[in-house]
Amino acid sequence: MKKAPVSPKTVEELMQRANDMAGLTLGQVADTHNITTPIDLKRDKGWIGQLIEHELGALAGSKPEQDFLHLGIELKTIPVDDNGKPMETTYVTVAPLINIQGLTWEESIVYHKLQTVLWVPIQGNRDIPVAQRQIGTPILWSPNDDELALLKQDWEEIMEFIAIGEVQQLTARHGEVLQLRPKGANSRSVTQSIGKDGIKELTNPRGFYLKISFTQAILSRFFN
DNA sequence: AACTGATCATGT
DNA sequence: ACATGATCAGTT
Repeated sequence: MKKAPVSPKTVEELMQRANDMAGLTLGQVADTHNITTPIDLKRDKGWIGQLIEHELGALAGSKPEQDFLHLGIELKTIPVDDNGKPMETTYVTVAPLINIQGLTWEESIVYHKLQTVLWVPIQGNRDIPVAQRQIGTPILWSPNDDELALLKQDWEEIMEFIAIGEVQQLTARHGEVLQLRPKGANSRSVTQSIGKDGIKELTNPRGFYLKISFTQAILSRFFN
């Protein structure tokens, strides 16, 4: 997918574009960019995110930064069911498993990426052909004090496990709003982590994800 | 039906 | 391998 010619220069311009996109189907947007819409997302899991990035002029790439760095905004598409409820957890970023001594919440990638998020709801019902799925009303969100406290609490608990060499004991069940889950090509992917007695060992790469109940509350906050 | 672990594509 | 974009799909 080629890069969009122009990146929005202001938040207002970005929101204007996002709002103009609301109501259109993924197929309509794809057509304007001469992009072929896949039949399903089994082998194109990031296709929608890439398409919306392109449409909104995000700076594509694999850099660990916000999509609109100059605006301090992260873009996230989120699949919703017929009732507007998120269907999937939301990936935030990979989790650091080594060299984390002294790392604080305020210095974390999670904290920075979630400073401001442009949520773009997309119909995710698998019964609806991808090309016909409709783009919803965009939401520009920043965590409030309560949400920030919950995120910080979960992040610190999870990072503590990692720091004391117990990342292997962590499961998706830890955390109220933020969870740690595998994030790699497959279960054979490995990366270094802190093991027993602080000795490095290999484990599956992990990523931080926002749980559905949390993102559901965010959407409700704007749509109710 | 919800949840958790596994997985797919692409670029660096 | 790692970081981007996420959803799949088996189990509970």
